Formats: sequence, structure tokens, C-alpha cells
Amino acid sequence: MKTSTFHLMTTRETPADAEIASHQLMLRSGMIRKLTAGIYTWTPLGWRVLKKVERIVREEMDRAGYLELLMPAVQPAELWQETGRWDDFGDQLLKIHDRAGRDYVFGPTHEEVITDLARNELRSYKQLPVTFYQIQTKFRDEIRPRFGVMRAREFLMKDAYSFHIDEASLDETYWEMYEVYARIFTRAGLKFRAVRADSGAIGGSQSHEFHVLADSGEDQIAFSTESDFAANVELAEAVMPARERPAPGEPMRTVETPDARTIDDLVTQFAQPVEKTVKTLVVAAAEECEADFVALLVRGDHALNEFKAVKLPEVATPLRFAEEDEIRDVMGAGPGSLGPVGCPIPCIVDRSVAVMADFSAGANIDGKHYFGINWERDVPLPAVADLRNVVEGDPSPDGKGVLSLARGVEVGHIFQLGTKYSQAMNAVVLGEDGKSHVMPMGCYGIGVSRIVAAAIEQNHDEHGICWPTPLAPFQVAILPMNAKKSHRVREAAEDLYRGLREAGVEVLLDDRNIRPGVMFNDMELIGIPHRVVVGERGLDDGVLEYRRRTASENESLPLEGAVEALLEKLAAG
RNA sequence: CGGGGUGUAGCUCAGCCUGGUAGAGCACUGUCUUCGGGAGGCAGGGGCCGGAGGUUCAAAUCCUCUCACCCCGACCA
Repeated sequence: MKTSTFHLMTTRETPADAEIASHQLMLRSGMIRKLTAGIYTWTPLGWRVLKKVERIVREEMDRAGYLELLMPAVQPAELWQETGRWDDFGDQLLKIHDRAGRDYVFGPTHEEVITDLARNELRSYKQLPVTFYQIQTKFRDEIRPRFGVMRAREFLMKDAYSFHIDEASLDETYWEMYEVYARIFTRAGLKFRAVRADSGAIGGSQSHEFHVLADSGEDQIAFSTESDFAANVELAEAVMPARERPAPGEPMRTVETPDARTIDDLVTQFAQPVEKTVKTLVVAAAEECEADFVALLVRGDHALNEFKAVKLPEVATPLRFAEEDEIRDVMGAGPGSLGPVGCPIPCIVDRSVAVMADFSAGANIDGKHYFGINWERDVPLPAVADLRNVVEGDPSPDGKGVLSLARGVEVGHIFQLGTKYSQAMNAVVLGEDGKSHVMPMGCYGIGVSRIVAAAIEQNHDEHGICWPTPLAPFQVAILPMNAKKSHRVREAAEDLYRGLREAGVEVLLDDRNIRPGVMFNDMELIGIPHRVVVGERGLDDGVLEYRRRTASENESLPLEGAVEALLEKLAAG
């Protein structure tokens, strides 16, 4: 490809509404153009990259023996009503209707359609196990689309669904898919981590997320420094501290704290170590609870984990924090002065709070705190539960090593669905025993368009994108210096271009009549991994100048055999 | 959805407070000079100032309504 006939439209300035690096660079390099909120056109440049990702995904899925098909993007409402998701999926579901007023959805996912297909197509255990997949545009009406294609409303997704005669078969395919996913992200040249997304509390059901590691990632993941344990922070268990609760060392005393409304105030005004403070959060109680509200207590330096809190039987779903006037009403004091001593509503304390001694907390009287509180001596120890987010250095739940935290972008998710959909839609086959069996299912997604953004997020510098070679829109850029004036330069560049093309290399020759500086900047912005500069200077010495995108120094390539030399560089990655 | 903000040229923005001929830089067209890290001159093209209504002799500017887009929305006790 030559730039003169390729639609290359880069901009020097960063569009105002792009916040993160990948979004800015995708816009500046001209890979995507926004049509409306969360909906993007992929330009020829961007599309080349998207196709690279798609191809890797497709090749690995095919290699594993999974069967590609294509399902409709528009699906009838009846299917969604059948599984109850017409209502359950909520406002994320884009509902549309045709001229006759019939309701449809623009598919955000395809469990219903594939299960409908399976119940019609699959009759016998002999057809199982089978895994279907497609690569297709999905639509989810996100509350707040942002970060370009990272969280778009319309996006490209690979979704796969497997059908089985029993759970054992599902489990087998699940772990096979786990390996296929690992191969896909490895081949794409990405640093990633598979993390457990579900503790396994729901029967035998398994779920893993695949995260591309990047500091700007929206998800925080916790992983053990010494084992392969890795989990989303939201789901990582904060284990019971190994140490015993120390014996009380101080008397409990009341302290006037008129200006201390936050943990921060307490720490700075009264020199309380933050790990000796407790914060008390009041949330709405579940209906079956005798009280209207429940107090949740976590250490001052810990954060409440909403997912864990909402799983407690005493806590209302969804989680709702009490309003200030509700707190005054029920506690007799405002937020900022709450604590477990004399607390009129049920308390649940975090595991690390349970082993605290001589700690401070609000007195449930405005402007007063108790210092030196000890469980049992001053107040009975309430119910204990895991309520908080894990922090760096917590022991790993599997007992091996401690946890470290990293940020990631979720690009893949695999899930053992069990019979949730097959049951609801009566997808059964006859087993060897001659009886009907509801088919356990697995579902497996990859955010194809999100991978593009995640790859940039992980691989960029101050000049632009640094594509991993497998994803790059072109492998080699040829930059002729002042070709218009120099016949030799033009000829040498053309020769190299022809040679590389004949060798099957995706090469971009910059034949625009522009200043060299613009070429350098453009090619670095769009992230082509290998660059060859053709100039009078080099030609005088019989060489071309080569530089890898991520390198800081040029190398000389002899003009003779330059194609072969470059092929070697490419083979090296 | 709640709160905040912004809509003026393809992009980044000024002009609005204090109403009176629509601007700059980048990008784009032509031309000359320049030519190894985002050059310079000259000459150009391009805007229903998001939309509707109102006030006024006169509205990008003031008022009302609307639409779109962006940001924030558990860690506060």
C-alpha cells in the first residue's frame, strides 16, 4: 500500500473528548471516527487492525474445532420473554419494533438465539459436545459509554456457546477454552492474566475473566505473588487474619471530637493510627431482617466491598446507603459519629475489625468518639463477615503468598452457564440411557474491538502507538527522503517496496511529497513496528536505515539483500 | 437517571459579560522558496455560530424551550 492511495488522516491535536491514551491515539491516528455516543466507524486503517484481531481469534477457534456460524443481530422479543431477560436485562437492551408493531431487540448477546437453534438442531447425545461461535456486532445501551471503543455501545464481539450431555463434558470444554483463550492473547502479543471471576459459590459453576494488563484499566485484579491465584478485586476474599485479637491494653474513654467527621479528621486531629479506627456504614436492611437498617463496620483504611455486602442475608438488594436524616433518626447521631458501642441496629463487622483492640469509633452521640474500645469487654462482638476489598499485601486466599494488585482491561470472559437457558427453553437431547437430558451450556466471549484499544493502552509511548507486530496495520513502513528530487531514492524505495510485497509483507510506502519530519511523526503515531528510511546519505554508503518502533537507534541494512534482512527482522517479531 | 459542563470552519479554540459586517492556529486548494524530525511567503476555498421560539431597529451575543455531546455519580460516616 502507498500512502498516496491509502486514506491516511492523522491529526496533530488531540480531540477534546478523548481521555485515555488509546482513545486519543485511535482518533489522532484516524483509526476510528465517532458517529454518535458510543458508536464508531472503523476507517481503513483501524479496520486493518480489527481484522488482525478477528483473524487470530477465528484461526484459534477453528483450530480447536469450534464451528463458526452467524446469527441475526435483530432478534424477536418472544425469545427474550421466554428466558425472562426481556425485563431482567434492563435498559441496556435496545428494543426496536417493526412496521407491524412487533417487538425486537438488537442483540447484546446470543444465548437465546443459540439455545433456540440447539433445541431445534440437537436431538442426540451423539451430536455432543458441540461448540458454535460467531464474530458479530453487538449492541448494549450502556448508561455511560466512554473511552472510545473501550466501552462502546456498538462493538465487535466473538461469542461462543457449547452444549453438553453432562457437567463433566462442560467442564472439559471449559478448560479447553481457557487454553484457547490463553493462546489467542499470547498470539496477539499481549500481556494478560486470567482471573477467577466467581468464587465458585454457585454450585459447580466456574467463571474466568481474561484481562490485558494496563495501568489505565477499569478493573482491579488481585493476584498472589507465589501461586497462580488471581481474582477480580471485587471477588477476592479477604481472609480471616491469622493473628488473635490482642488483649485490651487501654480503658475505654469518651473523647470530645466536635470537628472530626471523617476517619481522616480522626487520624490528623487525634493522632489515631488509621488501622486503629473503624468506620460505620449504615445500609438498608433486607425485608426479612427485624430492623430497617444494618451497620457495616470496616477498618478506617479499608473500603467496603459492595458485592460482598449485598450477598449478606441481612442486607437489602440492591445495596442502599442510608440518607443522613435516616441515620439521625435511627442512630441518634449523624454520620461521622457512629460506632458499635450502643448501636441500636444490628452490626456486622469485617473480619479484620473482629481482631482489633483498643480501637476508636463514633459514640453514636454527635461530636463524641470512644477511644480504646475492646470487643467483649466494652461491647459484644457482633456477627463477623468478609466485607472489604482486599489490599496490597493481604494473604492470598489459597494460603500461598500475599496479594498484589494490578489494573486490567477485561477482554475475555468464559462461563459455565449450566442449564439456566437450556432449562428455560427446553433444550434437551436423548442420552445413551434413552431419556431426555437438559443440556448444560457454556458461554465464552471476547471483546474483539476492545482488544484493539487494550493493546494500545498496553503498548504506546509519547510518540504514539507501538503495535505488537501481529496486530499492526502494516509491518514495515518505507520512508523515502526527498524522493521528488532524487531519482535514486525513489527507485531504491520502489525496489524495496516491490521486494517486500512479493515476499508477502504488509508494507506501507510513504510516497507523499511531504517533509521527512511529518513522515516520521505519522508512522510513529500509527505505530508501524518496522521502519526503513531510504535517503541519499545511506545510498551513498550502500545502506538503508532500519529502526524498530520501540528502539531508539538506527541500524544499517546493506542495500543488497535488504528484503531478506528485513524478513529476518520480521520473523524475530 | 441525578449533578455539573460544552455546543462558533474538518480539528483545537477565541468572540458572548457590555447586541451593530463571524475570527485565529492547525488541516485543505493554487503558487514560489524550502527539504533527514510536524517549514515560510503570497493568493484562496470553507461556517444557518446545535435547533426552535421570543425580546430588539438589529441576536453567535440577552430570555425561554429543546436536542446533542462530554465529565462526575460506593469507599462518606
